[in-house]
This record gives sequence, C-alpha cells and structure tokens, in this order.
Amino acid sequence: MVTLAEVARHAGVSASTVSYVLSGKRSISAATRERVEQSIRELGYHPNAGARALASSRSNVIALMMPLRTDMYVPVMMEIALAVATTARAHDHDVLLLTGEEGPEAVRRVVGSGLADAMILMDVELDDARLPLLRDAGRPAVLIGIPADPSGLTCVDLDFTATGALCVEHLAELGHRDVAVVGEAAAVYERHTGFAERTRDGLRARAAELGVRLLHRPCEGSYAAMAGTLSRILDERPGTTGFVVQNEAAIDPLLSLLRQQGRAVPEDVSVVAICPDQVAVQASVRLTSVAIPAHEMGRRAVELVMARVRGERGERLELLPPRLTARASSGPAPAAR
Amino acid sequence: MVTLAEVARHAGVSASTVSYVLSGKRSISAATRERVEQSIRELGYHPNAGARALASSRSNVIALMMPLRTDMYVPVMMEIALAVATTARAHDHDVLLLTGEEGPEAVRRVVGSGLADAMILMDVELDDARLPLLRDAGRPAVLIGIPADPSGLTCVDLDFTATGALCVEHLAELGHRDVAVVGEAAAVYERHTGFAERTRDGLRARAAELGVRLLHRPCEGSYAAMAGTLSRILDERPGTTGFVVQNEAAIDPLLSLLRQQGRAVPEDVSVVAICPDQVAVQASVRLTSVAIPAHEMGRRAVELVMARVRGERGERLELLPPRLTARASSGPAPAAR
DNA sequence: AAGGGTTGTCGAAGCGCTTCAACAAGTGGT
DNA sequence: ACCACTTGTTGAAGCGCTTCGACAACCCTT
Repeated sequence: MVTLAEVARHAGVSASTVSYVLSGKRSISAATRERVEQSIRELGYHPNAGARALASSRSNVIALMMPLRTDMYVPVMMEIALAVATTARAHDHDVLLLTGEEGPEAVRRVVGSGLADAMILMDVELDDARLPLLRDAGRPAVLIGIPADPSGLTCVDLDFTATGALCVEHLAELGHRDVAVVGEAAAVYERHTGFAERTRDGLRARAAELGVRLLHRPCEGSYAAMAGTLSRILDERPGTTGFVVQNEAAIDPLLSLLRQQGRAVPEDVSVVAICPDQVAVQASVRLTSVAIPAHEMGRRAVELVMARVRGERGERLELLPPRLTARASSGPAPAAR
Repeated sequence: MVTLAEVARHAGVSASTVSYVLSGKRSISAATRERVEQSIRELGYHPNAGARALASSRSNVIALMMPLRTDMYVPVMMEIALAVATTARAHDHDVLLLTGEEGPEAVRRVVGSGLADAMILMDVELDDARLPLLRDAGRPAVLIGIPADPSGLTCVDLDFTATGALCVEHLAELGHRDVAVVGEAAAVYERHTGFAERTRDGLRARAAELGVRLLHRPCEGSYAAMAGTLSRILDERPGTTGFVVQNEAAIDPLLSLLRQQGRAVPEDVSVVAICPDQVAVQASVRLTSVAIPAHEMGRRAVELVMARVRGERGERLELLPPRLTARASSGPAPAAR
C-alpha cells in the first residue's frame, strides 16, 4: 500500500504538506498542490482509513440502524437506505449498516469504538430503548420517525398526522361520507412505532371536523387477511364508498377483491393509498396517493446528521409536508353524482 | 473515551496483557484474565476501531455493494442485505453499505483505504467492470451472482438453470404441454445479469427434453404490462395451461388478470413462481414456487468471505440447489384430467 | 541438581495519519 | 529601512492499538 510518506517523498515535500493538500485545512500554493496531486495520481494513493480515524478521531462513517424485518414496508426501508448511502457519499462519508436486532448494545458499541461519527436510526418506537443512550452519548444522531419525547433529539419524518387529514379531505371533497381505513398490521400498532397511530389520529380528527364517518381497521398484508377485513368493513358499514389504505401490501389484494365484487374503482368506490409513488403507479388502477417520500427522508436525515457532525447543536423536529397526487382511483362519491 | 492503557492501569497489568486478553492470541492465566475483564466491564471499555485497524491492518468490516435500484427484486435484495449484516455480526464484523452506482471506483477506494477487509458484490453482470479490479486487488471477495468468467473468484448463487428445469418438470409431470414464461423486465436481459438468462436456458433445455412447448416473454412488473404480455401470450398460444413467473412484481397482476378472464387457478391454468417464499404465501392463491433463498445466499456469502479473510485460497462456485414447494396454484392440466 | 520446555507477562517499536507550534519568506504600511 | 503581518511549509508529537522479542517463573526430565 502506498502511504502518505511515499507521496511526500515523490512530490518532494513533507508529509504534513500532503496532508494539508488533502484536507484543505491550510493554504497551499497552487504549484505545490499541483505537484502533490500529480504524485497522488501517479502512485494511486488512498489514505488509510484507520490511521486517519485514529489521528483525527473522525471515521467519516455514519451508522444506519435498520429494522431486521422483511415483512413490512420493505420498499420504503430500502429506498431510505439507498438514499442515505448516496447522500452520505456526497458528503464524503460511508455508511455502516446495523440491524435493529442488536438494539441499544449496537449504539454503545459503535459510539464507544468510534466506528462511526454519527447514527441514523429507523423504525423508532415511541418509547425506544436506544434513546437514553443517544441523548447522553453526545454523538450526532438523527431519528427517522418520532418518539413520544423527542426532546434533545433530531427527528425527520413525514407528517403522518397531516397525511391522514389530507386523505380524508380529498375524499370528503369528492362527497364521500363513509370512509374505511385499512391500517397497518395490528403488530405495528402494538409496537407503538408512532407513524401508524399519528396517521389514524390525523384521519379521525379531520373526519370529525368534516362530518365524515370513519372506520379504522388494522390489516395484515396478505390477500386472505384483506379479504376478511374487507368483508367485515362492508358488513359494518355497507355504505362505505371511500377507502384509505396504509398497508401497501394490502393494496393489490384490495383492488383485486373490489373488482371481484363488482365494485368499480373509482366509479363505485374511491381508494386513496399512503405509499411510495412507485407502488401507486404500478397497481392495476393508477392510485390516488399520498407519497411516502422515502428518498427525501433519507437525504434529509443525512444532511441533518452532517450538520451536527460539523458542530451544529440543538434539538429539531423536521416534518415533511404530505403531498397528495390525484390519479385514477378516486372520484366523486356515487350518491353525489 | 476509555483507552486500553487505562484498563491496564486499573487492572494492574501491562497494555499488551490487556490486548492479549481481548484477542486470545496468547495464553493468559485465569486470574489475570478475570481481573482484566472485570476492569473492562467497570470502565465500560470499547476498543477504538481506528487504532485497532491501524495496528493490525484489519478493519473487521466487510463491504456490501448493492444495486442502487428500487424497481426490481427489492425484497430479495433487502433480505440478502439483512442476512449479510446479521451473519457478519456473528463473525464479529460490521457491514459497510456501498451502492452499485459508484462502480469500480468504490472497489478501488475501499480496497485502497483499508476501510473493509473484504467485499461482497450483488447484482453481478456477466461482464462486470468491477471484476478485473477484484481479481488483482487480492482482497477477499465474494459475488452473489455469477459472471461469464468466474475464474479466480468466489461466487454464490441459486442454481437458476436447475430452477428453470425444475419448474418445467413440475408442470410437465402435471400434464401441461404448453407453458408460457413471464420473465423479468427486458432491461434485465439487456444488462446481462446472468440469472435471468440462465433461468431461461434451464427452462428451454428441459422443455425440449420433455416435449413441452415453451413461450418465453419478458415482462415489466406493472399491471398494465402484465395485461399486455398475457394477451399476447394467449393470442399466440391459446392452449397455454401452465405459467412460470420469474418477475415477482408480475405475480399479483397475473393472478388478478386470470381471475378476471374466468380462468381458474389451478383448475384451468397452473402457475409456478420463482420468488421468496414469503411472496408466494401472501398472494391471492398460495403459490407453488421455487424459493429464492435470499437469506441463505447472504449467509453463505459472508461465510465464504470470512473463510478467505482467514486465509483460505482458491476459486469456488457455490450453486444452491433449488427447492420447489407445491402449493395451491398448480394442478393437473385440464386435458389430462 | 542441572538442563530444556512451557507458560504468563511485559516493554517497546511501530501502524499511517493529523495537527500544532515554529519558522522562512514575502508584503505592505509607515 | 524597519516592524508587523500574512502565507506556505516543515518537524515532531502523538492518536490507541497490536505484536515481537525478551524474560522470569515454573514444570518436567534425566
């Protein structure tokens, strides 16, 4: 391996000069810089990450802690992860992938060993066991998701309360008076991940304001589960003309079931989904949806965490405003036509 | 931060002794070990990763290079990534997440900087630009997928040729004589990722042997694309009674379309999918499928790469045997009943 | 009782980089 | 012509760990 010392010798300067060319922390004459850069290229030099981390106590790595689960919002997780990796590279950092499984212990390990300069946590629960550690570890950290008490922390998330509200508004404007919500799997509510609850609260609050009758039911992502949930919904509220679906795995089953029952979308019933845009346009009916801006969430998380690495302080809660895109799955309520 | 020197002082031994307790590379008396471990616990010591990497020239990190794409086999990628992360931890290593986007440059960077001891590459193309670098970088590397020339490399993958063969066999045994294959999106074949081609070859070869007429059509993962592909298939081969689906995003659309056309599964047509088991059981009909053993692939990749880190040499091509699970989507061909 | 092995511990030399204090050389104000 | 700066460069001191050779202390052999 080529070392900095060899580059220095080759360029006829001292090691510190090479280091300053690399970091830009001191001014270097154009001529010297040129010569050093030339040597670096010729020798194919790459700074040793370990040595750099040791000397500077900065690893240029950020850790991303991801849920170890493949049964739920996989596309969203994946997109966030890739956005994090891409954005981190743009800030000259790399990403260390941790699984949620390790829990608080991973936080301790990564912080303690200086493996990463900062952390991004996904799948944050309302009362997450990792939070106390983060708060007093004093390492930069950003949560994707919002815990019950976000004080002293930095969080990014889609504004799910507003998302819920937006969905009802859209349906209410189209004249729908009976709306059913196909929520996430019951397990999601039980884990108290927050976003599902906030969506539900947003839906309920706005529905009450607008005089819309709302029925909220959790639902697993399989066809069979959706079939059961749908029949129970229609039993209880036969007049339902609007659906809001949060569990993206339930979308295809729902559309398929509605078609089977001879209910046309959007003529007879309207469907609004909360899902990544890509999912919305691939469905059998192009779905009116509120996008989950996974890429944006990952990108902002990195930007916020980088700001903290650079020394910025203070807590911060960044809620991304939801955007609803009307596509082919929603239309005027039958009664209102 | 607590350092090894402080632990040594606290335990009343030298720094090297602490180091040997940690690494187990020299024998240490039970009494001393005990005392040192006690001090480590009391002080909450974590070895500094940078210093360790510098001194030992081993980072205990393996890099995972993942395609930057969210339109294709997402669940498989995700499951592989999580399996890699989990297995790596079991070997006391961490995982650095790289995106395919950076290409060969990332290989050079990671190898050159000693950021990672080894690499695992996904989404390997037949003539991948990263391979020459890997071959002479001399760092341990494992490919998930198989390039045109795997010499000097270690590869793991599902045996897609055998997978194709297995699908046809299953349908042939049930008496199907006209089988249509819904392949991956055309772009996948154009990128020459290998697995799609190998599956097709396996299907064709076995079909020829068994006297099955085979129609292979690439297909995007959207409902609209599937609708088009299906109608073209049925135009061309109205007698088609068996389907093999490789593009998992096309599965739900296909089932939905068949139902709409009044073709019952499995009474009128049989469907065999090539997809993760989880997808197979969540569909509207529990699908007969050949599983893509994503977890196993990730796990084996790590095990193989760890063996190389430990010094094992030689090339190796590990093909995981496909397993077909008969579920509710395949049955005797109508003519044969 | 002497020699030859083990076993357990230690001191010191680095690993390759960053960064600080120091200094040489040039710049401009007076 | 002098001082006070600014600019560009350097040497040396670590950062916290691993690892090698050395060495004491003990155990068997003979």
